[in-house]
Amino acid sequence: MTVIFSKKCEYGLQAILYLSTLEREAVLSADEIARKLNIPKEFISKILQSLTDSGIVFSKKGKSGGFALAKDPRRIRLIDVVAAIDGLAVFDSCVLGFPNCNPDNPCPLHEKWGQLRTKAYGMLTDETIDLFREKTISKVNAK
Amino acid sequence: MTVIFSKKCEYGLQAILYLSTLEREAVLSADEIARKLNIPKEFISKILQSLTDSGIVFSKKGKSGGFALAKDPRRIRLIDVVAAIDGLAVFDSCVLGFPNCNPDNPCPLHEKWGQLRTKAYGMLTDETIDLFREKTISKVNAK
DNA sequence: ATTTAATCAGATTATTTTATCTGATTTAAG
DNA sequence: CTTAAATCAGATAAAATAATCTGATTAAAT
Repeated sequence: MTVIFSKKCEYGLQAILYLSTLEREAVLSADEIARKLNIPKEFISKILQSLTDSGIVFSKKGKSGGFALAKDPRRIRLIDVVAAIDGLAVFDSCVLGFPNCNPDNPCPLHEKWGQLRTKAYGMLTDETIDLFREKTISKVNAK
Repeated sequence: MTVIFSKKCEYGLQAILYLSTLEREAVLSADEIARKLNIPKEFISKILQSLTDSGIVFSKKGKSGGFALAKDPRRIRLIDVVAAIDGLAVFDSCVLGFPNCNPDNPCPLHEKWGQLRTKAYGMLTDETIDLFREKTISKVNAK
């Protein structure tokens, strides 16, 4: 199966986008996020933990604790979330898997794929979490 | 880790491209392909078998047997190989993994990602194996 | 005919990714 | 102070992907 983001990254992006729709100051528990987005609770907990380590998410421990964005949504780029979870290797390695593919010694797809990849990277870099706040997460996630 | 094609698909594309550089009529054994491309022999054998079932590759059994393209390289599109190995689901599902994402109910990335995906699909559909025959596989694959 | 070198078919193993479990720690609230 | 509800940390389990093994069949070459 061809894949763009890992499941972990998909879930992480979903959660971040969801958190961006909340009031500032409010925290949401992993359990609530899991239920809202239909993500296994323990799995999204782990992902939120790692996003906390990366400084993208803030966590409040103890009773009535939970998670919130660590900074202004306008300052969290999609690429930051992807980098924190999946890393950026895909934007810097040969799409055909040839070990020595580089501009001086390109694989047959090097040029054309490179253009697409650059566009994708640019899009993820330009777009911040904030742009999507008005969208309703619930609709696209209904069972 | 973010990934575009599965390992299976990468290897399959590498092998097909390599086969396209051969003389018409010539067959190459799985073992030779494996050595040339640094792919586990048994693994590439399986992949070549499935590409044979898909009608992309022709196989000659018995001693001095091997594999060759089943048709003119100008008539094998990259997308055909991808479809045979990884399938095309990635070109028709939400990049964020939202189950109900569709044009009437789009996820925040629907529009922008859709454009990129269409371009990628178009590229894989336009390009055939033949275009790459002059490229030297060995160079991009050197250890 | 026999040997040899190849594909083919199906089972098995290894590795990675996804998901779950267990228990410790933290903190708000009664 | 005690309880309840949450994160946190690390181990474990399950599923998917990647890789390997075993033996059967095929066909060219001797």
